[in-house]
Amino acid sequence: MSQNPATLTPAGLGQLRCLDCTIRLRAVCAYADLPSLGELERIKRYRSYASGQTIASTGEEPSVVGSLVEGVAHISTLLPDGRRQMVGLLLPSDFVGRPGRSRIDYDIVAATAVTLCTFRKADFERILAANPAIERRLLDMTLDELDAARDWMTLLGRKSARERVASLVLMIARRDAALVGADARTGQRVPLRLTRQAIADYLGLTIETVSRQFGALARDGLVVLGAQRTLELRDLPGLEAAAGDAA
Amino acid sequence: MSQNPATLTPAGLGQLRCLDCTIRLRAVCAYADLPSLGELERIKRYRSYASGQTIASTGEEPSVVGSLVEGVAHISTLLPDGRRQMVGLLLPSDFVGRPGRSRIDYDIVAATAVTLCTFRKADFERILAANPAIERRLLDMTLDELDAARDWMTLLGRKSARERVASLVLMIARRDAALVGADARTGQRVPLRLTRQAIADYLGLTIETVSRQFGALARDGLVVLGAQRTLELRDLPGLEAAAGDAA
DNA sequence: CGTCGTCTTGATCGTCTTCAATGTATGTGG
DNA sequence: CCACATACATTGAAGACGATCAAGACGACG
Repeated sequence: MSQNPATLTPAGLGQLRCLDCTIRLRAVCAYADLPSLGELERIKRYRSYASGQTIASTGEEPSVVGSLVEGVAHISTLLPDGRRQMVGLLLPSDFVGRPGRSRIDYDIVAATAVTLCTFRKADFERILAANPAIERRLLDMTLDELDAARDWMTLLGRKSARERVASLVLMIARRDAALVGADARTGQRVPLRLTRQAIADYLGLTIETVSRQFGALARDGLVVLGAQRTLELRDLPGLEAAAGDAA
Repeated sequence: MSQNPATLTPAGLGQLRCLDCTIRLRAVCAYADLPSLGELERIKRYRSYASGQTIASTGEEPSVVGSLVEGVAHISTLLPDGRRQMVGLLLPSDFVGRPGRSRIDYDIVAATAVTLCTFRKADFERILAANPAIERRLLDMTLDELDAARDWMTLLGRKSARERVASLVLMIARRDAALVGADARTGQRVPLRLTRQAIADYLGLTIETVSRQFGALARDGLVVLGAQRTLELRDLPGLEAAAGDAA
């Protein structure tokens, strides 16, 4: 995808069968039948990226596409004077790359160690054309991403700094809870997994403002800040009110 | 789509054949072959909306989807306290509605007189499943919308009021020029077609700030403001610099 | 000619940024 | 094991930018 070296067939995943894959039911291959899954299996190739490594960057014409299997990556755009805005968060099962378009106009950077399950773009497009079920899954995923992008636009265009930080905390808390089939709850411990700079770039704020708003939420008893970029929810209804989208 | 009354088969379009349709080559039906186009033709139904009329609103479960044939419509979200953010602009050939999902979480409002070419959602989904070419077109259109949404996130998260207004003027000027196969140019007359309130909701600003920024761009000789929400480009390179995405 | 909706202009205020310093965790080599 | 370096985070003070509040101007339309 980028010209940077990416480790191929990382330890532990080299032989992973698609049917055993942790993201099998949520990734772009979720609706694939056994024959097309077999075809994907034949041509897939795992690639690993270290935290901070660039997966793809603006202006490139990536020759591979794929699914994020492990880790977290950021999609961001950069204005010429250095201002950066994150425009997407890639989590396991998310699709990376864009079939039918060559050049990309944003940067994709690994935020943690990342493993991708990749395909050569041309191969994948051929399979896509022959398997409407896979194409349909990609359409559904893209529509979900569009909804998420629009929610984020409302946050960026209309919410105060406090509302933005509260919204982000809730989003991460809910996503983490959903992974174990639960709802967010008071007392929940939430690993943010993002640096202050990443949070600021995501929320359209500065790191100082983000830091102050975390302080304010803690002072108001809505959260307790912990070490290593974690926090604990102390007042879920209060946090929801602070996020600004409850009535 | 909404419960509001929409005029059916408006004058002039009642008998329009798909092959004569002005948006035939850009809409969701662009890749459709003749048999499936015939099927769409049989089940399509034109609906008209007056300027200001709601086409669909938050929480509804629209039973129809379709293509915008004529006019302009806004997609916006509303926070409980009344703050509004526009998250999309629908122009002729754009697709309205979302296959595979029932409830929608934003409002769609006609900004001018609007004509939609609609299909019952269930019918359209059946055709979609049987015609990968149509599904592929919808995927491409959705990917384009996602790119546009991400560009807009950068504007909302990181650009100053002046940059936002300059960016919007350029976007509209370029889109208008592209309709006649040209590039934007100094001297071009640009009809904005949006009220100050719509512009403010689109840019995440207030109407006063929008007004002041238009005044400032005019004072700096970048544009000349005209009547009826039009303006004229006076210094295209200057405007591009003011928009903030040039190097 | 008066009314309504839209737009502009002015004065003031609050929020967030900017600039600067300090604090805290983690790791490195002596 | 500790001084030191580095990256990340917090805190403070000042200022800028856009929001808010408040008039007034303009244009369309009865």
